[in-house]
Amino acid sequence: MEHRNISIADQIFEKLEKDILIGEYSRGEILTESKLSENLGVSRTPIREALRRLEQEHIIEMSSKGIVVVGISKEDIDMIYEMRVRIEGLAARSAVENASEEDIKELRDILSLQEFYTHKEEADNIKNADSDFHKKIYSMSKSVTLRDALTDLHKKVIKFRRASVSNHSRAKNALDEHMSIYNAIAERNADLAESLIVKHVENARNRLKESNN
Amino acid sequence: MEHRNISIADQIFEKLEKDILIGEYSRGEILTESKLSENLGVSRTPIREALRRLEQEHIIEMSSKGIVVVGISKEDIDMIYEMRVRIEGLAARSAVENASEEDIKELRDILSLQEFYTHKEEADNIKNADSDFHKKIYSMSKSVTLRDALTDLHKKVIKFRRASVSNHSRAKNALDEHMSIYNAIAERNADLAESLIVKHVENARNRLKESNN
DNA sequence: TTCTGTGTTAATGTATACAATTATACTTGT
DNA sequence: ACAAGTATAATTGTATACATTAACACAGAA
Repeated sequence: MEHRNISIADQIFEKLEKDILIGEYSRGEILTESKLSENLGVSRTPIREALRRLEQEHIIEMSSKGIVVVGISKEDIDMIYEMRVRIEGLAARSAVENASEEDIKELRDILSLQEFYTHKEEADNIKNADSDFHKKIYSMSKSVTLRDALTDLHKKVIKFRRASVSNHSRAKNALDEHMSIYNAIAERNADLAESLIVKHVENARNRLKESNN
Repeated sequence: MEHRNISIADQIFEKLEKDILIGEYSRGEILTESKLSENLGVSRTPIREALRRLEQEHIIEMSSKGIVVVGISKEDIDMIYEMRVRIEGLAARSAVENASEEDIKELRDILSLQEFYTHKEEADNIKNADSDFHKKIYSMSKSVTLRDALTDLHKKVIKFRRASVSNHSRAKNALDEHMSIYNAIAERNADLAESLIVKHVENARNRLKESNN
C-alpha cells in the first residue's frame, strides 16, 4: 500500500459528505458534535476534523447553535452545469494531450463496466461507472487544480442523478455519448473530444432536468 | 456582529494558507504538527483543524512523515487562468442579473480605492483592491458555488501577482479594464460585462506572464 | 558488504477533561 | 402581562494525555 491507512476522521468525513450530498440531512438542519459523536461511537476529535473539511467544501456552516447543513439546492445545480459546460471541455482536451496509454486502457475498462451495468439496468452501478468515467478524464488531464474543481462540482450533483440513470433510454444515450468521447480520446483528437464532452454535459443537464421535473 | 468570533484555529488556517500561497514554505517542504504547535504557541488541536482545511484545499498533503507543502506551481497558474477565462464571464453575467444597487455602489467604492492606490503606486494595496473587485463580482453573482470556485482559483495566484501590479503601466491598464467592467455592470449590460471580463482575465494572464519571465 | 530484524524515536490519530461562549428557561420586578 | 435580568444548560473551542503507527538507526548474521 502506498497511501496511509484510512483514519476514523477520514471515514467520518466520507460518510457525512455522502449523507449530506444525497440529501440524508435536510437543508438547514442543525447537527451537534455531541450527537454525531454519540451516534457514530467515536469521540468529538475526529468528528470535528471531518466537519472542518466539510466546512471548507461549503456543504455545512458553523453557527453557535451547532452545525448547519447547507447541502445542494436545485438552483445550485443549474450553475454547476453551467460551470461544467465551460470547463469540462478543457479537461477532455488536456486528457488527450497528457494521458498515457495505460490511462486510456483504464478509461476503456470503466466504459465496459458502464456498458455491462446499463444492459443489466442496475441504476446505482450505472451511476458509479458514469461518475468514474468522468473522474478518470479529470485525472487524465494531469492538472490537480482542474481535477479538484471538476470533482467537487461533479459530486455535488449526485442527489439529483439517480432518477436520471434509472430510465433505460436516457442511460443508453449517456453510454453512447461516453463511447464517442472515449473514441475521440483514444484517437487523440482533442478538438473532437472537447466538443463531444461539452455536448454531453449539456445533454446530461437536460436528461437530469427531464427526470427531476 | 453577526458572525461568530474568529477562533484560534481559524487564525492558524488563514496564516498557514497565506504563508503557503505566497511561497513562504517551499514546495515539498515537510512540516510537523509539533513544530507548528511550538512555533505558534498553541496546542496541536487547532493546528490539526487548520491542516484538515488546508488539506481539503489541496495546498498541503498528509504523509506519515508529516505535512507536505504542495502549494502552487507555475504550471498550475496556466490552468487556473484557462479556467478563469471560461467561468469568470459567467460571474459577470450573473452579477448583472442579480446584483442590488447597494452591491453596485460597493463595487464602485472598491474601484475608487484601486484608483487611489494606483495613482500612489502602492503595490500591495493595489493588489488587494484588485482582488476585492473580482471577489465582489463573484459574490454579486449570488451563486455560492460559483463564488467559492472562483475565489479558490483567484487566491491561488497571489504569489505570482505582486510583480504584475508593481509596474505602473500594467497597473493602469488593469484599472482601466476594471472601470469598463464596472460601467457595463452598472448599466446592466450582461453581454458587455461578460465579454469585457473575459478579455480582462486574458490580459491579466498576459501581464502576469510578462512580469514573471 | 548487504540484508534482515529489532528497538528506539518521532510522528500522527484519538479520547477526554476543561474553558469559554451562547442559547434558553425561569424568575422577579414593574 | 411583559420586560429584564440571571441562573442554568448546552455547545463549541482548546489543551493534554495516551494510543498507534511508521520511519530510522543500528546491530548481527549471511
